[in-house]
Amino acid sequence: MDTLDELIDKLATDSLLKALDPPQLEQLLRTARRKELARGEVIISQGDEESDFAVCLLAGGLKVSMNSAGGREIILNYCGPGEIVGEIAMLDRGPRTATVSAVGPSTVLLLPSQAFIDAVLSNPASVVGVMRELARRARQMNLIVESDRTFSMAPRLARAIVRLIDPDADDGRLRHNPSQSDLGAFAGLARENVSRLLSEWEEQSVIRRQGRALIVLNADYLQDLADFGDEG
Amino acid sequence: MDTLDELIDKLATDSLLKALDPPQLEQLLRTARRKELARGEVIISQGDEESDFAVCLLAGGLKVSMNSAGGREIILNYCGPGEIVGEIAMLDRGPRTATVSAVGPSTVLLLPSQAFIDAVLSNPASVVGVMRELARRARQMNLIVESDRTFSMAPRLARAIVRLIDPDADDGRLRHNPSQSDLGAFAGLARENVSRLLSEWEEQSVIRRQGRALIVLNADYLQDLADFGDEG
DNA sequence: CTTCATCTGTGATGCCCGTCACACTAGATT
DNA sequence: AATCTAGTGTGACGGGCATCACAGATGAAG
Repeated sequence: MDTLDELIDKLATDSLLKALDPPQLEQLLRTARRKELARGEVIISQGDEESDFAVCLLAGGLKVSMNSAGGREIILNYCGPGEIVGEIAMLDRGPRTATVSAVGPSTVLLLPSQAFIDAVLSNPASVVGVMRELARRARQMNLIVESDRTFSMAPRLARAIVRLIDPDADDGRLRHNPSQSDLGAFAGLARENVSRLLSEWEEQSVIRRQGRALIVLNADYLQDLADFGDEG
Repeated sequence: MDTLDELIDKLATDSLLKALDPPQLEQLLRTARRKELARGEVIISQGDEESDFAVCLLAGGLKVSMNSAGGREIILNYCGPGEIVGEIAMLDRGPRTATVSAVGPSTVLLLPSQAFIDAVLSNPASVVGVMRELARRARQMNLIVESDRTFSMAPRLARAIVRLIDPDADDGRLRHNPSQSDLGAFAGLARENVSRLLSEWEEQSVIRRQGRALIVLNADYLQDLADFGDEG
């Protein structure tokens, strides 16, 4: 088992926990139960009423999705190590709004609601950081709604891909190796059209394929598409 | 000028401020500048970088909207007295994500960022309530994304209308007297189709028209549509 | 009352994109 | 290697919904 110091190092800099001081953080993490997840394993189920914990990802990857009417999957977000998910229901005690599952073998910490609240309360200065992080998420959701409403397929897929570019890799590799179906569920379009768009972009050398994986060659092009649509 | 007590009474029970104790609240409101808005007047502009305040509505109504590429308006929310808007940018100091304007003559308080943070810090117990409220908003945005992605026109419009039913009125009157264009921008569909759907619903006595205003006769029907789509 | 801007009703047109169908590919498993 | 399952490529089709066009209605302002 890792030491707590190692765990703390892993926390992403923009995590909901970044605002906590090391002593508070250590206290919080000590109360957390650690869990290993297999690929595809579900840690939070949409609709679940017992929502008294959040999940902190230590290693691997998580997928946040809703299975909506008609059986269609909507992927809201992908998470990497250090990120927190499940805090909406943990904070407002409502039913879980989404399902969280592992995209590969993963290690998570289960943070009990009360422990999280205690940690924040014991260090009031951290409140600002927590609120800031919650605000950042709201901002991102606003962008998604705008994107859904006004943009056609290409810009929406572009935005999804840009969000998935691995910041730790020098080449334009994507995180979490999404399939075309995943990209479709993430961007809100049919898998077949993902296929067609990717072929088109490969022609134009915007992307490249390495086996099944995508490499983004021209991130600026995709970013432009994501920001301004096909017109601009 | 009203007394502070009167102002405090006006705060909605689920406001971002509900968690503050009266002394803190009074302190906060005392630092706030009061402002009168004419119909259509803009109090927050999308893209604005000076985002160091939130807005608390005392009287009237506010519209939160984004003007997206292509000149299309997207209405994200309508607010009534006691509600707070503009807290995303206030908290994370990023540019304003949306424009806020008055749907009629309104009175607002401008809450300086620092004063809000001070108020929260001076009463740590309020933190839980503030976080809960932020979480509630995130939850609502999730629903909107789901709705946009999976539902056809009718359920989306139904959801928009249900959100606008005036809780203070016994009949099914709507708040803010939205035009068909407004309803379209709120639900994410073309104005012409709003017109067609409303006519259809009037036939079925789901709604009634009073001059230009809408009266909801069968809220359950609309709620069902909003929850389960046309299929269910 | 008249005028003018804004809102509303309704048909015609077209196209974006989801769905269906089916062949093909590539890792996984034995 | 043989098989199997999940993923991919591509055409054809059709429907839902945006857009265009214009007429009628309504109400605010003079």
